Amino acid sequence: MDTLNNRSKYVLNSVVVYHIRLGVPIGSRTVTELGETGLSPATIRNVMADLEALGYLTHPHTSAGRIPTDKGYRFYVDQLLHEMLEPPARPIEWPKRPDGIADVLQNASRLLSDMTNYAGVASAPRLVQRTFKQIEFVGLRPRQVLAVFVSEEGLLHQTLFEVDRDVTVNELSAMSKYLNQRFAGLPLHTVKSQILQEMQDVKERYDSLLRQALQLGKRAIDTAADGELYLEGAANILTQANFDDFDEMKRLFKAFEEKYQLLKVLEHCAQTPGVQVYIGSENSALGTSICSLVASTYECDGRPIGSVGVIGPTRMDYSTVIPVVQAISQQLSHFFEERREGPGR
Amino acid sequence: MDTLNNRSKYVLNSVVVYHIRLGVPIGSRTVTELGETGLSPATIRNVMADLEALGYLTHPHTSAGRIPTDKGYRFYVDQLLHEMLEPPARPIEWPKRPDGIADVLQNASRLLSDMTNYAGVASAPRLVQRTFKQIEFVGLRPRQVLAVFVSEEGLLHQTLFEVDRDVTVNELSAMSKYLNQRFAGLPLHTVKSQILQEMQDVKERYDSLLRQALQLGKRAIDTAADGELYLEGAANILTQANFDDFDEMKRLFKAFEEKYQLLKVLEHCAQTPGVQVYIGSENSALGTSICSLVASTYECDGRPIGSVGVIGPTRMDYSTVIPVVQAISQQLSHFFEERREGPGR
DNA sequence: CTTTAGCACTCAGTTGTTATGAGTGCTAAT
DNA sequence: ATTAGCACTCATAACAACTGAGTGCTAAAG
Repeated sequence: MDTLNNRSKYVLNSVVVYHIRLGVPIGSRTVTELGETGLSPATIRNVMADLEALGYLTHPHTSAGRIPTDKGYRFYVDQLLHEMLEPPARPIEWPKRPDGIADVLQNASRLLSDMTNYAGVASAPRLVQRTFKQIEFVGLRPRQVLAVFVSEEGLLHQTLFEVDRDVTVNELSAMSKYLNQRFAGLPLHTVKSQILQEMQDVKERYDSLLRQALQLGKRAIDTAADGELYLEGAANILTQANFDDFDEMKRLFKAFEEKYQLLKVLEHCAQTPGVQVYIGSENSALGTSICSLVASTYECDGRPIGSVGVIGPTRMDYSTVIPVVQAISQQLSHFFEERREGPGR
Repeated sequence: MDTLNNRSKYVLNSVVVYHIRLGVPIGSRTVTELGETGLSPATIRNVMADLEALGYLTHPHTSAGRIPTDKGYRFYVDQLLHEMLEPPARPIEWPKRPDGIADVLQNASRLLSDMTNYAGVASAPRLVQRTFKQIEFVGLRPRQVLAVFVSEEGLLHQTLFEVDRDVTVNELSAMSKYLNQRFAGLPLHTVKSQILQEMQDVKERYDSLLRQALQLGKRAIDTAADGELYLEGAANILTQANFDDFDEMKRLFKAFEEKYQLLKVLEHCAQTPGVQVYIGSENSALGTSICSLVASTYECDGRPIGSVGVIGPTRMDYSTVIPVVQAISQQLSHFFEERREGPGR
């Protein structure tokens, strides 16, 4: 539906841009005064009326200016904006060499929030996306075993077990050796199903050590943290959004607490590569229609493993947010790529 | 300053209770109508005037009823409330047997939030409060070592190191054995200083293994997570608080994001055992004077190791919040006590 | 056929005025 | 010591009048 003539595009773009900048409905005179066409307000009015009939603009009330509809924002983002996007003005300054994955993602969402003045989110690499690299067992006390599981992406995960019988150091290292030889380099979901199958096979034979190895391996993988979400700068939304709509606001903050919802949205967006924009009512899962989400995946070894994004009012400044999200997600990808090829190889 | 006569106490109590319940300034008639004394409004007015002169009550404007000052709430909490506190009506239902320390504290703050409809907070055991129990080193790859550090309270902490030279499995276990024998049972800050001193001593002699052990031990302890904070139900505050004061609200949410501030407040309260109440302007660190904090420490082995609490509007329902905070903190104490004496001993 | 000037119309927002009533402080009577 | 009575204060609501930004439509101009 990009069947708008140039003048219509110009007017729509003006209304969106000015409304984002000024936060008020935009009248025909404002467009003529801030723009540089020689057109009169009356002409603009005619165009606006057309745009409204097509569903791109709307009216709060008769004697007010126009504001974009979600469809209007959508057209703006898809058709008008993409050509004028520039990389972020200032270079991105990561706080310091981060320690672990949690650090990185928290830094990322904090950066997104600080650079845009909206809320920043980041989702941890999904379990099923990871690749088995190594597992180690440590005996802490009699009958207490710590499993440390490392994925190809450089993610650590530990689990503490109670076991039924004493296990010697040698047994522990034999078990981890077996699992490592057997599964290294396989994607986790494959590992999972293979372990299950092998457990069936082993049941027949009597090999308690092998059985225990499989069991511990399974439990370590099962409890590996999945679906963590990092959210920073939620308070920014309070400052930014127009406050006429309390209920919407409350719903949004409730949604922020139910991080699971947010995760689902992010994961949904992870299915398409590149920067995705969800405008207002398009993302019902956010629990509100007054917000937009700009999200992008980050990758490791060519496959998307998680997402980052910015949540702000529908009226957010897409032209600066989109490049920021893009830049951060790229840098995250680099980080994970480096880590994968890192010193451990 | 509990030099109020019984009638004054009665009136002050009434104003506080009704204002908490109704959320509006309380006039003299309201007190006579909802109460059961045979007194007339005029009498109540006289008492109220006295209470205002003493600083316990105040006036939004001439023709409005009275609302309590912070001093009024303070008197209420300290002198009027404590005798009528009862344990929470419904028993506390913990979601499930939690996995780790993070789980427990998150559950705790979520419970606090759900049971009170305000915001719940919990701080993780402070590093200096912990006791060294055990440390183990795992070689993951050549030159890459994972240190797992366990404290007496049952807290795990892992750190990933790059080291300068290859270390064999035997060396690793020798190092951990040394550290364990040397430091088990000592409080962490002692361990820290002893390690530092010993590193000095070792410098003279040439014992590279010992030196490396000390170094790794030090780094593991240094990076052990300190000062984690769990905050749940912040959105509740949006629903509860009266919304006249946006700026205050924004400041509060900013404070919620700067978790470090909150931590400081919680830690300050950790110096006194039992339930503490910080009213309005008393806790400047919260960044706002419209909120109160009800907090309590939880203990392990008789020493306080962390705090939990509830943040709500100054006008919060102290009579139900205080018992809830108390109950949760006690149950946390039990949890850590159990864990300490747990299967590992 | 496109553009624009002109004009009547609409309606949110502001201002000003006027009740209304909840609540007070004070005084004098009980 | 208590309270009835009363004048007084002041936030809040309700109403009317005004203002002005912005619109849609029509008819003239390009």
